[in-house]
Amino acid sequence: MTEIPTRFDHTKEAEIYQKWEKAGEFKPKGSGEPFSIIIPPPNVTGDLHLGHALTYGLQDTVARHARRHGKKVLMVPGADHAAIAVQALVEKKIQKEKGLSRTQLGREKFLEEVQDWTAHYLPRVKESLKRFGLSADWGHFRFTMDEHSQLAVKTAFVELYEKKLIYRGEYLVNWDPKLQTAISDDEVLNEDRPAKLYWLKYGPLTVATSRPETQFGDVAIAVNPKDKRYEKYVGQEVEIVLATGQKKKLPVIADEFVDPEFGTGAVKITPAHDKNDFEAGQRHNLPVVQTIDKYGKLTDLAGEWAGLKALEAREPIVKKLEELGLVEKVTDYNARVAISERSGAIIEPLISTQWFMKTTELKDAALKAVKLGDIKFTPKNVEKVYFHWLNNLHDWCISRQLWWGHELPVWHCQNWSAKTKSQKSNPKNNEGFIVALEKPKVCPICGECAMEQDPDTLDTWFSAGLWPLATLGWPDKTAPDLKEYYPTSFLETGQDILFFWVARMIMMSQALTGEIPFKEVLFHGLILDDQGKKMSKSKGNTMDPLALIDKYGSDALRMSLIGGNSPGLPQRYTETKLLKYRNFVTKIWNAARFVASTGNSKSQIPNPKQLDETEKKFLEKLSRLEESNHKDFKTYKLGLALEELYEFFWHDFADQLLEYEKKVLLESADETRKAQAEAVLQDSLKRLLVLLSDFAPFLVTEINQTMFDA
RNA sequence: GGGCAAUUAACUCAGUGGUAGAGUGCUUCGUUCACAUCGAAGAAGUCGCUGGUUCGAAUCCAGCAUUGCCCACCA
Repeated sequence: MTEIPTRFDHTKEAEIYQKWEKAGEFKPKGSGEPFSIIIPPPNVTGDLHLGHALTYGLQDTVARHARRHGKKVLMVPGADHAAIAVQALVEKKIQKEKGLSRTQLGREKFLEEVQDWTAHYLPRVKESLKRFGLSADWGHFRFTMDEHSQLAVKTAFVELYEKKLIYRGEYLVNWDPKLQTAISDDEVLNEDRPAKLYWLKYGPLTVATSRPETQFGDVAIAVNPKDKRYEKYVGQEVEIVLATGQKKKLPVIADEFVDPEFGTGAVKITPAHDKNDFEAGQRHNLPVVQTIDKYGKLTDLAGEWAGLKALEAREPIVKKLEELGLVEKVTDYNARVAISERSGAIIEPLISTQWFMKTTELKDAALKAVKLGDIKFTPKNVEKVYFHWLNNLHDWCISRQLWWGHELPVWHCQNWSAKTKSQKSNPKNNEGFIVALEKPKVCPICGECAMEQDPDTLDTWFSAGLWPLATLGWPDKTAPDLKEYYPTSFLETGQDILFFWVARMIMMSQALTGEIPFKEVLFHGLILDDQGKKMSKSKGNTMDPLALIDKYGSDALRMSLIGGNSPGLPQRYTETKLLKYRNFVTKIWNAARFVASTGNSKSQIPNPKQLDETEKKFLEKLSRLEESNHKDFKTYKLGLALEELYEFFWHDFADQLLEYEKKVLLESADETRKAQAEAVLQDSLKRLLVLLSDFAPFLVTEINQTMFDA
């Protein structure tokens, strides 16, 4: 025995992966039932965390299991352009390296910088996926900004627009003043922060507000219709005095949304800068008066405070109001502040012209698919969260004022103006733009201009929502992959992107094809640090999965993340657990080394009738393990399947059977008996290695190749 | 304010109706003949609390407590 070392050299993993690829192991093979997995594409930010190791570990384990059970497996790899995230990073980079903002650099140059960025990070992303051992077919690799993806996105946009599921309009949106773009509701985080509530005298009434600086945009005062205190004012106008000293008349309206218990029960209405007020304004036909611009600064309406940032102007304005005797009191208050998930900036609700998807019309089909069980969620309780979200859904703002992202297939007439509009030169088009895959040669609106493409880009999640379709060849409806692998079989992802991604894929797929995008979804939970705290860069408690792979090996990391964990539950990362599975890798390696040393007869167990009780019991138990392993996979109890495998291999196989047969080999004089012992050991080991190959593919491949020439 | 989950050995977690399990740690012993990243034996838990269903509950139901996560238009 030989030159085989006493431990598995995990630095060989890259080499093993290359062998797999060369042998075409991950190409869909055979005539089995198609089983397709589209991986959640990691961002080209160059940022991989333990969650990636977990999700790719889980889905690869499922893929390998399906493959060895005769399925024709297609696993599609890819990467996401991550518009807002990458743009923010590149902006930071050029600011640091060149001292330039993106506007100083210009759109074209900026996009070149982004191209450089992706050119640098795409290969790294691919490399990382390979280090996780992902058994994906690289011939199917897709980037969300590649040519085909762009065609899919444009086609989807045009089709959805034609189905009237996409519309353009002027509404109050979440504006990120730092990134200078609108963002969707899902990209906004709410934080409770201590704040002040200002009780301002508005004519004969008092209103309580947390944002006195928006008073220049006030257009009404609202009270609850059932509130007797204010009955006599409803329908009347009251005259108020602003901080500028100007007088202004505001109508008093009655609306159910006003809580009589809060504050004075009277609330100032600023439709341009508050979501509630905007909606109330629409109900009551009130004008929208903007007093904060897209840079978060006060407009001319604010008189001497014009040009100041809203927050900076607050105290001076209050001071002035106090001097005018218009502040009744100031109280402490816990305000909820809307924060941009990506930039951390305080969101400014802003009226602007944006593109929206009518998700409200798509939700019924999305609800139905899960309710009827066409799409199955594991764990099942995720369904409730999904239903709740869908039932409270608002239309989705899909346009972004970013530069990096999919451009809209929208073409504006350059001669379009109020004048053209009034002439009604083209009664069919009263918006000044058309939506089409290609830019028209001649403007169909004015008949002469060259038309200009809409400067906006799309929310990253728009292209992500098309991912299962785009990766399989759509919009070519006759694409062979689409026919064979769509709807896809299985999706594994984090619960944190249930709304962002999973729900949108379901809605968009159904809107475009009438079909669901996938049949099964497995959700994993958050990975926490060893203190049970959420991992985040700012806390500095993140772990680099690639560094852990360098140190302990990919198989060990994968098993440590999967083993003994229930579907969907959060788990703590501990080095102890990683060591447990690293030791398991060594144990398997050495048990195999021993069995290989007993000879390499490929013989089957000679005569099952000659087996003694110990052997029979062991083999029966092994059969039961194989059954329960397969059963556990069907319900995605991979953590349990692996733990059982661990227990069985270590204690039943290595500690019991192996020691038992070792004794036979050392002490028995009966050559037939010895041959039987060898055969039982080899047969059992090989069956166990098959089960282990789902979880520890690198290790099992190396064992088979170095010890059993298989 | 609403929703979802978790609570099991000192620590990290499995276990979902039938006499409590693993890894780490701890105690004792063994072993250079696959593996010290080893083996054998052991100590250690009234399975958060209170009720209920059941022949039988860590497991099912109700309530409570604590912790975590998600959602939400009281300005």
